[in-house]
Amino acid sequence: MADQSQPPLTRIQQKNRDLILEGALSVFSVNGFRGATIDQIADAAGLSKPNVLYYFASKDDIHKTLLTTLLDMWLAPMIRIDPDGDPLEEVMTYVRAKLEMSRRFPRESRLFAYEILQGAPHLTEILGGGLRQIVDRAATILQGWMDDGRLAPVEPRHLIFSIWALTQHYADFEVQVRAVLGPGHDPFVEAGPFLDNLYRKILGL
Amino acid sequence: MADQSQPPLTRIQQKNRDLILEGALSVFSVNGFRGATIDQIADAAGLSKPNVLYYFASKDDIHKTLLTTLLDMWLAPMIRIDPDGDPLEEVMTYVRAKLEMSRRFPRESRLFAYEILQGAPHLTEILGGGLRQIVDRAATILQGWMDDGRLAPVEPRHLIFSIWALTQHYADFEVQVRAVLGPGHDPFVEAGPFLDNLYRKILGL
DNA sequence: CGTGATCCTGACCATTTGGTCAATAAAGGA
DNA sequence: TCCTTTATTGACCAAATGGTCAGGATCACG
Repeated sequence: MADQSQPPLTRIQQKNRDLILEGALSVFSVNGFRGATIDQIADAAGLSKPNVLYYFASKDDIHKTLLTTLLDMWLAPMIRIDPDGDPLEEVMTYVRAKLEMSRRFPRESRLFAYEILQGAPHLTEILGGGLRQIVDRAATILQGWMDDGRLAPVEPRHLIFSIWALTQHYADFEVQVRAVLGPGHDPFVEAGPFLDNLYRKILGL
Repeated sequence: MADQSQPPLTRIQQKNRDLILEGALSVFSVNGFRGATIDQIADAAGLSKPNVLYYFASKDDIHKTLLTTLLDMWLAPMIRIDPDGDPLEEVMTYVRAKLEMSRRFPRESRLFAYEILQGAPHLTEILGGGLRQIVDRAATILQGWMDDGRLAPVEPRHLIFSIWALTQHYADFEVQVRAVLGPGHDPFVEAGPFLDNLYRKILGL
């Protein structure tokens, strides 16, 4: 990666780029990359189509920018796992943080879901690189706790997959979840104690 | 639903419709509905585009046919849950069947994932109707077993969500799972014992 | 205020894509 | 074999869509 120090953004640039990314997130997360049009994004951002393309080189550019920008936020909770903390409490904190992210940022969850479903054309290097390292670190910590008898032994990577699957399911498949539960239910609220109980039983000694 | 008894299909009709649906499944499951083109489907089916449209009225028609055709297969394992069986064994059988379906039919899993992500435009009535009834039945059975003290008590619908999420994750997010695990792993094989252990701990007494 | 840089847009273009149709080819039954 | 029905396709169309561009509006700064 060459260090191509960009000139600082003007106020207008900052504002409009933000508007575009915000609008694009809404559009991409509903329709996926191919289902989204620049016109929709422009509408959502309150700008004209040529103006959108004044700030981003292409639809692809917007998408890639969104993904890489949001990836850090998305992975942050896993990085915060503290090897010196209380094992069960650390895991539960991670699970709760991940569920809270699904609740507060369902669009982001769906954006990534679309990308992975598609075969992650924009994230291949990151998947095998940065993400893998982050997961490796977490898996090592978990394994250490299990080896020390402070956590019930399970395959750490699949444990992580399970946390991803269970928490993101409530964002990605929200329509289905709501349809099955019917009105008068808050899936995210109910999921809290359910997941709490689940991971206590799996990891408790 | 009006009973519009269709004339029986000729051999050619049967064969070509199957070819188209098979090709369409491959295309839709990779690119989603909007990302797929009739040309791609025609190619995958080995037919010309007008010929594809001779057998199906529109791209939408193909998609809808696929979804409704496959939905039964997809839900079949849940229907097979036997209220007179051994509780834990019934659940484990369901989990294993669902994981096996993710392994053998990842395209179908992704097809549904795309549909739900999109807000299930073609499945809204089914989600709130047929699916909900099937889940209600299963949930009632599970609840009965829990009330009888034959299964540890958990919210039955969220238990079902968890099974869907955990098993389908290996199909829908296969790229990510493989990237994290690295080469030399078979996610589905490893998931088997992991899920076995998980549900035993959650539901065992 | 003036002027250069930045910002914005209507009009336009080329390609893609869902879908049609008239005409031809292949089945199939009497 | 002949004739009706079914199957197939090349050519075509209209709409949608990603992207361009020349020129005008606005901003920032000396």
